[in-house]
Amino acid sequence: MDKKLLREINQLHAEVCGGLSDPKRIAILYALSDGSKNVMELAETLDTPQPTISRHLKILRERGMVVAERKGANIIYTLADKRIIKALDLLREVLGDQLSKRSALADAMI
Amino acid sequence: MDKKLLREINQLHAEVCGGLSDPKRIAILYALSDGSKNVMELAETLDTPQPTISRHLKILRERGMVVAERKGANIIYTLADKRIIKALDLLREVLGDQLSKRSALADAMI
DNA sequence: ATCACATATTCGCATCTGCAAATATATGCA
DNA sequence: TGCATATATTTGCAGATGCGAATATGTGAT
Repeated sequence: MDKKLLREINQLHAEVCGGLSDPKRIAILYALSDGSKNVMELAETLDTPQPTISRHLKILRERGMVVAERKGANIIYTLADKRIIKALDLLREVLGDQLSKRSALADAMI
Repeated sequence: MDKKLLREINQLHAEVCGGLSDPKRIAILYALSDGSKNVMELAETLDTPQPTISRHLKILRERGMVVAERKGANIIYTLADKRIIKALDLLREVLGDQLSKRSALADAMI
């Protein structure tokens, strides 16, 4: 395989896919797709301690997947690129099809 | 956030996104998007030991992201769903835009 | 049955990663 | 300045994960 593509894939993983490798982070991205939020709002929405949310936000920030903007005492987080949600929705479609295939298979085994 | 959506996100991560949380597995998916391959061919394409490839293939198989089919002594692996590559390409676009934004920012700081 | 080849699995180890709790660093206001 | 609120970071630890090397299993051919 092309060395250049391999390098690009490594970077893709390090910069983006690595950000998706935790369910709480995916949930944060979906929560933000619904509108910008500050840390406390995210903590409440996901029913998760604030330090945990902050840690995940740091990872998403470092990867450029969310944008932070200070607004007085609060820091408002915004989804950096809607295509991230588009990609996740595509993967959800794949998941949905797999699940229905599996249940069809299970039915066939009766 | 809706409990049902949260459950779906957890499953999405466990079943699909978890499969993307390693650069070698992403590289395997791209290699297969170019056509089905057996294990040895993948090992050569990615310049990676065969046991390592097999271990990653097992993870991708368990998640339904690739399909295995025996053909004599060989086992041919095939990408299960092209939308996985579509999603990865979307994320690559996001990455590309981020990189250009960052370099523009770097230029602005000169 | 046996040999060669293709693939899968196990083992031991080092690394990474997430969490909770505590602590530190802003910011706004009195 | 001092206090309250919002966010970030550190620490210690438990569990997950990847790797190389060795080994096991499966397949086809002689």
